[in-house]
Amino acid sequence: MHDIRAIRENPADFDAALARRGLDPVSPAVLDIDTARRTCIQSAEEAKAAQNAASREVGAAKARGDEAEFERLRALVAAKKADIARLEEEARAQDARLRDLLLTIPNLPLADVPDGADEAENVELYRRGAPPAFDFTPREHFEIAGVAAGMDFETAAKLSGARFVVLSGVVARIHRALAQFMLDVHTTENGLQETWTPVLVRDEMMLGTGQLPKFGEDSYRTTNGWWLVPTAEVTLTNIVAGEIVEAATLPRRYVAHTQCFRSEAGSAGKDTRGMLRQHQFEKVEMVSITAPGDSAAEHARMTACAEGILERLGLAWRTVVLCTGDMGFGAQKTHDIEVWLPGQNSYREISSVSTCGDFQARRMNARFRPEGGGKPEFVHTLNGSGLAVGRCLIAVLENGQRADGSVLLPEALHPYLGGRTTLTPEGQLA
RNA sequence: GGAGAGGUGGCCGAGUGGUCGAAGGCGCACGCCUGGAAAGCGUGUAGGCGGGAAACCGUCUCGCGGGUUCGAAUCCCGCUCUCUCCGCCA
Repeated sequence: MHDIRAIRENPADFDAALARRGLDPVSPAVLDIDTARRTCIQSAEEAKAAQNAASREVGAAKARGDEAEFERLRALVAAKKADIARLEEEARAQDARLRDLLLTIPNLPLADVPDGADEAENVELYRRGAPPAFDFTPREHFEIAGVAAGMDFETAAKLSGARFVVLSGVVARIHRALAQFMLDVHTTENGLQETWTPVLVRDEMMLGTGQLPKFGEDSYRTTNGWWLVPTAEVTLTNIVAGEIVEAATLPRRYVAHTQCFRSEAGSAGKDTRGMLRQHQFEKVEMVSITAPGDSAAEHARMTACAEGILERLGLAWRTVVLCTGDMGFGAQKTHDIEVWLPGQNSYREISSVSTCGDFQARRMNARFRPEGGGKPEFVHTLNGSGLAVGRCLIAVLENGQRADGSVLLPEALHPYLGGRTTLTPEGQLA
């Protein structure tokens, strides 16, 4: 959410930043409401001040036993009561109106984010690692013999429908190993705090991170009103919601391995084969809470943490910075990390690392007390996948495949697989 | 699911319908003391909103929302969350 004062002081800059996202100016509407709101607040407060003053006099009259004066003042105050209630109600309504509008406005891009309309205008920063060479045509993950034995879409469709999968045997184990491996690296080498959170959350949490009020249709809601989180960003970031934390406890770096749930509304027909795009998937998510001055460095650090996983797995990737038109609602700047998938002959997103500035912090009222005391300030929040486990499984399988339908597994995973190195065409470990 | 107890500042914790944004403590900041530190002593220390160049002023906030009252942290009603016991349960 945006600072109304910042908009008030510089509406032109605000609208210009929104224009970079391809949005029409909103500051006129915002300022109209803000003006009305402030007028209402002033009237209501003046009325209230008058009542409070009269009330004190009433008390004094009563105390000195002046019954006539007491009755006169009492009647006076009582007569004003309805007026005050009306003014206060009006002020509240205007305030709510402003908040409701502000909650629908996305974050502003940082100055160094490239302008662009959609993903075609994202800018590649660099490529790392070499895509493997094959002397045969590499298959998509679900076509590899050794994989097909443990990846069952028919049964999943029977159980749940499209965009679900049943993993079994060695494939399920590799999937599990990947998540364990990521957590181990992040906790022991990157200094992130392992965390386990609910995946069912209240409305306010989805509001805090920005899924609500605009994107409710992308997530699932239970009949009693909980939301199934689309990412652990929701729970990890909201850990500091409503808090004032000490500066000395920053930065806070969390990592969690959770299930994620997405309706994939609007992705009909996209990535329908294989397990690239599922309604339910696992992700290892990183979240950092920092002081304002530290978020830029933290963004680079977090990007490196995500890339480190790919590097250890021997996968090739490219890192792109999203253009203004492709960024998510809450982001100021986003790095997408795209892993090489031989079966698709392309790079596909496996991680998205965003810095949100104080945008989410304002929505969830998350603050810190600066060193040496002073007024609380909003924290900065960042989030990034480290990594999407299902997509990482796909990448490992497709990149390690051999002509006979077996898969050579990355060395980093061997300790998690009893020291064995290969998925055989029959779906066994060897 | 049943019964009970309780939500007060950054944290802990007191609070009689009226000068209560609220005792006390912890923490923190500054000062004194010290060769330096600790301890000790003293002083200060909530947040939001509105107005103001500022000093400062006003207003709201004791879980949330209503009500009673001239006046509510305090009384009444509803909601919500937490805890305890019982039941059920992975």
